[in-house]
Amino acid sequence: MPPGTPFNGFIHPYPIRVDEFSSPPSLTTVPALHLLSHTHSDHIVGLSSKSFASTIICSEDAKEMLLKHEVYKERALKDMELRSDGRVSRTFQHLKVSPLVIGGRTDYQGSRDLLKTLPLDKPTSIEMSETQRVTVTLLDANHCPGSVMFLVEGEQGSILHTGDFRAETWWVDYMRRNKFLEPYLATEDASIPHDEISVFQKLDAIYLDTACLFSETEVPSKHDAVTDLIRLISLFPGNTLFYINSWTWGYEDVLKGIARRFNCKIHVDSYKYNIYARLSDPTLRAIVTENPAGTRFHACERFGRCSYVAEPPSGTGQATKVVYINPVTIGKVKWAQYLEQTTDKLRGGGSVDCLLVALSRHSCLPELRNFVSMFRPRRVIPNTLDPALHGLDWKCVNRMFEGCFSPDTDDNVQLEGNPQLDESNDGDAALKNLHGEGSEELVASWAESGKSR
DNA sequence: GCGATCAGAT
DNA sequence: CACATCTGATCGC
Repeated sequence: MPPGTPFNGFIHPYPIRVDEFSSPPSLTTVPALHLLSHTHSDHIVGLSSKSFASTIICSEDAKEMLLKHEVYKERALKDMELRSDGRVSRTFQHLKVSPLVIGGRTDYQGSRDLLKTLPLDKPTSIEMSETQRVTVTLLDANHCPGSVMFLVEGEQGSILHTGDFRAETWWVDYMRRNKFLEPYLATEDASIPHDEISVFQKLDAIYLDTACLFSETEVPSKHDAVTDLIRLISLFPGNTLFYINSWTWGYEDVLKGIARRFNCKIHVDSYKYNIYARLSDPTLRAIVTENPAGTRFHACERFGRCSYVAEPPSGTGQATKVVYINPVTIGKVKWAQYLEQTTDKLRGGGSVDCLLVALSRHSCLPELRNFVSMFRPRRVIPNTLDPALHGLDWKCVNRMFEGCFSPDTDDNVQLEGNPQLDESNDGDAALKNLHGEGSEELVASWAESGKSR
């Protein structure tokens, strides 16, 4: 996790660490269990260390992506065939070392397989120590391939860690029907006692993806965004080439939507192909190709695009027009305006060489509130804090999720025991230093309302 | 001298 | 545009 993660990535009170693999903060706080929600680079910090030797629980897809992970430099070398010896340098190879087979005898010395995969929606009892067990359930997180949430249940309470997730409407409805989350669903009337019968319980905490905590604007659903993008693409001449700037995992809905609508495959580089082709999503597996010739749609290496969509040599024109598709995070209103403007421009014969698609991989505040309200947990812990805010964002959380908590939540519980909270700073200095579009006012207003408690 | 970690830019 | 990624500098064993 990025710097500013509460509790150094531990989910209190369990000795379990999520998405944080750097050296433990002290010898007395050694994790008994590691969880990995997905393989984006800010969630695998410390994992490339050759000295890391603990078991990690993750999804099957995340394991595949991690073991096949190559940094850009390595991918480029491979493409230039400088690595003709077939030698590969994969960042996380040390996590799995197969046993040596010599003369029919298997030598297990030095072999290891630290990534323990669990299927989704299958509660699994995990032994952390001789005296401690927890039940861990992986749930789809709607963020990128292999991304999961963790439901951790044990004697010390039940915790849901969302990892990074996109809680759009359809997905929340889908989760509401998940039979392993069902015991934790809130009643309509918050005042009705909830855990008198032991089957109905409360989540003690939700560790929440707060990447877009200060985005109050609602964003389009992924499905709407892709549908709208496809309408724009349809307005171009039939021979137009498109480059989809899927610069990180999580834009697969765009690839799949285009492949479905235009009945074609998407050209990807061999690195992406070798991963996509092995993931559990059968549609994704089937719509990617390494052959650049047969399709108008390309999602190949960003800084080494194939000749069909390559940057033309300066001064020379390109034989066929290439239109770039860039995923962005913008709100519903702005997106509607953009769609109207761009449609008008294209219908009027204007030149457009870059398209946007309003595809967010994180949940905005309204979506977060909707998700948290579904459970009414005892507390919400932000997965990340902005170090520049010196704990101010932590203070805001309580207020931002007002009305989403269990009625037995003590207001003070939320703020207790946060080691990161900078009491010496009332936040004003942090606010002055804060940069960014409008978030300054937002944080200020939330902080102000929080103070009045 | 290497890997781990950080700052800065995209 | 954004908040994941890459690069190059710096730290530390």
